[in-house]
Amino acid sequence: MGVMTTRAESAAATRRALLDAAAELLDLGGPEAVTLREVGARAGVSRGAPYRHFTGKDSLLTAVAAESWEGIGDQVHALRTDPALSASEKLRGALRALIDVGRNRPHLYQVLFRRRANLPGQLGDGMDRIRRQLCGPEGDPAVADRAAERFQDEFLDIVAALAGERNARRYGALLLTSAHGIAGMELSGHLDTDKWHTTADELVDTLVRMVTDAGEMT
Amino acid sequence: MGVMTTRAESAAATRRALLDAAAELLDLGGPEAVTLREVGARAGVSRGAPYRHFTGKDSLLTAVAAESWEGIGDQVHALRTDPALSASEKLRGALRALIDVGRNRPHLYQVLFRRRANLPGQLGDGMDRIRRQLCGPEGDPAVADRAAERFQDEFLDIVAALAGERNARRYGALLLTSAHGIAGMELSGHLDTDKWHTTADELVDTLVRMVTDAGEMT
DNA sequence: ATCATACAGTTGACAGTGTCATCTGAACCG
DNA sequence: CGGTTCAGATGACACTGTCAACTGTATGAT
Repeated sequence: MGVMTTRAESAAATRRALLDAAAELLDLGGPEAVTLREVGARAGVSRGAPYRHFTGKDSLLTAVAAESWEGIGDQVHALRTDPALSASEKLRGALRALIDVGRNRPHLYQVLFRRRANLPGQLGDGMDRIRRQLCGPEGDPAVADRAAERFQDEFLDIVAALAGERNARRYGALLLTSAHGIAGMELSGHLDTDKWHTTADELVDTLVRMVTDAGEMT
Repeated sequence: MGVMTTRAESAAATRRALLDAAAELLDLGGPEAVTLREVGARAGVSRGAPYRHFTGKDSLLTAVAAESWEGIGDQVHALRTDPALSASEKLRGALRALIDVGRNRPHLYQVLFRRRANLPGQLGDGMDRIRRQLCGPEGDPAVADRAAERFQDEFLDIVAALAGERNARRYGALLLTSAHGIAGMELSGHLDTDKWHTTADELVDTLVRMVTDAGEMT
C-alpha cells in the first residue's frame, strides 16, 4: 500500500471506495439510501465522481451485486472442494450461505435478486427514463449475471455429487428456488413462526431430507 | 352510478381512482414509476390530494398491496370451497394463483412481499426520513398484514384438508415458501431454463408430488 | 333559512435526488 | 517540454415526496 501517484491506482482506489460506501449505505437503509451524493462523500469525492466509474446509480448497485455474487460463489466453491465435508454437509452449507446473506444483509439480498433485463414491453409517456434507471444501460449487468451463474454452477456441482448427473438439475433447481423462497419470506416477515409452527432452518432441513429421500441420495 | 353529490361518495370515488391509478402505474414501471403527481393526474385530482386519503406514497402502495392480498385471498377461498375440485387440484390452484401474480404483475408481486416493520436497528445521520418513507407511519400496514394472513389461512386449510392437521403446518409452510421462491427466481430471471433443464411449472409439480409422497397424502 | 364548521382538494414552497454539460487540473506520453 | 487524456469538481435542470397555507363546498346544528 504505497503512496499512490499513478492515475490508475488512484482511480482504482476511488472505485473501491465508491463500492464500499455504496454497500455500506445499502446495508443501512436499502437502495433508497444509496445516494450518489452520500456515496461520493463517504468515498472522499464529490457528487458526480461516480459517473466516471459507473454509468449511473443502478450501475453502481449492480456492481455491488456482482461483487457479492462473486463472494458467495467463492464461499460455495470453498464448500464444494472441502474434503472434510460430506456431500450432505456441502449442500446444507451452500443453502445456508445464501440464507445467511438474507439474514445478515437483507437489503443486499434483495438487490442480488433484482429483476434483470425486463421485457421491452411498451411503456408510454415518460417511462423511458425510469426503464433506463431501473435496468441500466448495459455492460455491467453482464458481469453480475456471470457471477450469479458461477454461483449456480458451483451449487449444481454440489447437488450433482449428491444426486448424480441424472437428477441434479431438477433437484438442484428445486432446492435453490425453495431456499430462496424460505429466505425471502423470512426476510419480508411473511413467515410467521407462530402460525406455521416451524422456522426457516427447520424448513431447509425438511426440504433437504425430502429431496434426498425422493432422489435416493445417500 | 348516480350523480355523486355527497362528500363521502366523492371522497370514496377519488380514493378508488387513486388506488386504480397507482396500481396501473405500478404495473407499468414499478414502484419508482408510481409518482404521486402522476397518480393524482390520472385520478383527475392534483398533486397533494392523495395525502387526504393516505399518509404518503408508501401508504398508498401498501393499500394497493392490501387490496391485492384480499383479491388473492378471495381467489384461494373460492378454490377451497369449490366442491368440483379435488384436494390436490385445490392445492395446485392455490400455488398457481400466487405464481400467476408474479407472472402477470411482477411489480405488484414484489410489493406484496415487501419487508414489513423493519427492525428498529439504529441508523444514524439522515436515515430516519428514509426509514419513515419505507415502512410508513402505521395503520395501513395492519390491514395489509391481515389480508396477507387471511390468504395464508385459506392456503393452510387447503393443505390441512390434504395432509391432515398434524402435518399441515410444516408442509404448508414448505409449499408456500417454495412456490414463492420459484415465482421470485422466475421473475428475476435467475431461473435459467437452459441451465436447469426444467421450468417453474415442472418445479411446482415436482414439489407437490414430493410433499404428497412424503406426507402420505392421498 | 342561516351560519359556523369540517374537510376534500389546490397551490406554493422546500429539501433532496439522478443526471448531464461544462470546467479544471494533473498525470500521461510523444 | 508541450499537447492530450481523463478523474474529478461544479453548476444547472427536471423531477420527486412532503408539508403549510389556502379555498370552496357539503354538512349539521341552530
